[in-house]
Amino acid sequence: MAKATTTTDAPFPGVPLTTPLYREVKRQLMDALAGGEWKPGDAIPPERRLAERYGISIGTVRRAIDELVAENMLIRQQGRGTFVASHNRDRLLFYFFHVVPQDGAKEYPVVRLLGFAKAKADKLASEMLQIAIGDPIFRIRNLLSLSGEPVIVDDIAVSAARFPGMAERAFRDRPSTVYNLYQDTFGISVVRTVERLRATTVDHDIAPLLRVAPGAPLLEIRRVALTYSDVPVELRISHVNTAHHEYWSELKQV
Amino acid sequence: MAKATTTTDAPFPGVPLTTPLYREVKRQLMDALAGGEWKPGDAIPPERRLAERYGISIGTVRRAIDELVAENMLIRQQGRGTFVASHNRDRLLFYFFHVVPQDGAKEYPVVRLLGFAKAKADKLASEMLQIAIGDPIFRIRNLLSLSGEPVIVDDIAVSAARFPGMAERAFRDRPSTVYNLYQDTFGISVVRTVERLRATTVDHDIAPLLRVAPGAPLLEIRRVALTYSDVPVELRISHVNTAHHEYWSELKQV
DNA sequence: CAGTGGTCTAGACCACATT
DNA sequence: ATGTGGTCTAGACCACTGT
Repeated sequence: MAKATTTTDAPFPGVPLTTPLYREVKRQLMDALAGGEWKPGDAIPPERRLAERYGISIGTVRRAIDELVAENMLIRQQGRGTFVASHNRDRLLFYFFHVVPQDGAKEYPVVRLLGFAKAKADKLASEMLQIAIGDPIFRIRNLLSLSGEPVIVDDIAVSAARFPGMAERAFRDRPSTVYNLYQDTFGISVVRTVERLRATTVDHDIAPLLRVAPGAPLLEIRRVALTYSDVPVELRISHVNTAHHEYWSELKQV
Repeated sequence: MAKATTTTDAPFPGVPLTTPLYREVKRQLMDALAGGEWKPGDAIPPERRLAERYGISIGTVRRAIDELVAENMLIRQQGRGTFVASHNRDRLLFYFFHVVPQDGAKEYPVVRLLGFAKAKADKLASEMLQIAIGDPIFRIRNLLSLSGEPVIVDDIAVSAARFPGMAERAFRDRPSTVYNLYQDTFGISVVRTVERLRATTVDHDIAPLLRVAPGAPLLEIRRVALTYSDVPVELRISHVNTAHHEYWSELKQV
């Protein structure tokens, strides 16, 4: 990786023939992240050292890091270093939790575990999690409250293979968020989410949990959480009572 | 703007004391864009010329342009030039239209004008459009169909002062999209949108338009469209029948 | 003070589009 | 052939953090 651009072996029409050096560096950094060489919260080596290691200019290293920072995988702190992104409460609240009060400020939800079960993947779960139908999964149901009022019912499905030995205790005694659990206990970092939203009529088993009348409209959110390289790790179906809350979406450069 | 970083006059704690040169350049480019020096579709001067004009290095110019490209205000095309972003159909479809079929590919909606009226801004419109209550506005109602089925009712409100002489004809005879109308006829470019979503029960006047039964759940989207410098130019309340469609949200680095 | 990321330079060369 | 944006270099200096 000494000089300039590298050429791919198979020249396909329409596909760029060359890969910029900084993208190759980015890929190597991503591999190291996915491989756990540096863990969430760790500092990666300083830019000057990375430049030396790869035998390239510091500007090229910066360019690779720039993209990883833009994708929320790394966090730069001037004077301190560059760190692997970690799921602290604030980061989660602002990046992955989009339900806000219609009046008032964003707040932390209080989570209560309602159910935990082993199950087999149905069609939806198998498609969304990219596993086979019938593969073992865990199903978790949570009730989220805001300002003391129950507002959201979360139904979570994860592959048992990706979360070996997951137990109900982990959810019940959980001091922080689910994504923190994934990260700290199973080494899986959620990097990105894709969500699809619909309006539905409340289900008979959910109505009493959210204290809404039968036939009330609910916002349904189907979220797939992705880790590095867009590998899906969690399917979450949320039902939100939007009487006093709403879903906030600021779409940029998708 | 010759050498390095500039210092702001009022040193406030917490606020950076220096502004990078490339941000100053970015601001000047944004001013030129907002002022109409270059219009949508135009090429801006080449990077080498901008560097010369401002007496700075080309790398610094590129940095400024990079940010404007990331914010969808400029579009780079290698070998051709850098162009002011324009609202062509595809761009609109992918950046501002988030309703997709539950099965199948994204498609263009067919728009039918249902109503056009002068009105006075109510509380919501005045807040969202940052004008005074009672200021003159235009209200437009559109019915959007996908695959021949009516799916969305849009209620649009814009300030009459910002769109002088807007007429019903412009909407009825419209060959392209509303945002194209704003851009081409009034010189207003929508750069960004912020949306809030709720589940509601269908209104009596909307139910027949979407051919849904009374009491059916609808997805309500409140969208504010912003032009340069986050000036709000349009309030749009959409009611979506999500029986066969859904709202698609890929949230990154908000 | 040393070490880190942040900014900026001046230029070379490459890839691509147009003439 | 010319002109555009895209990549990469080698280094200087600044701003910030921690010791």
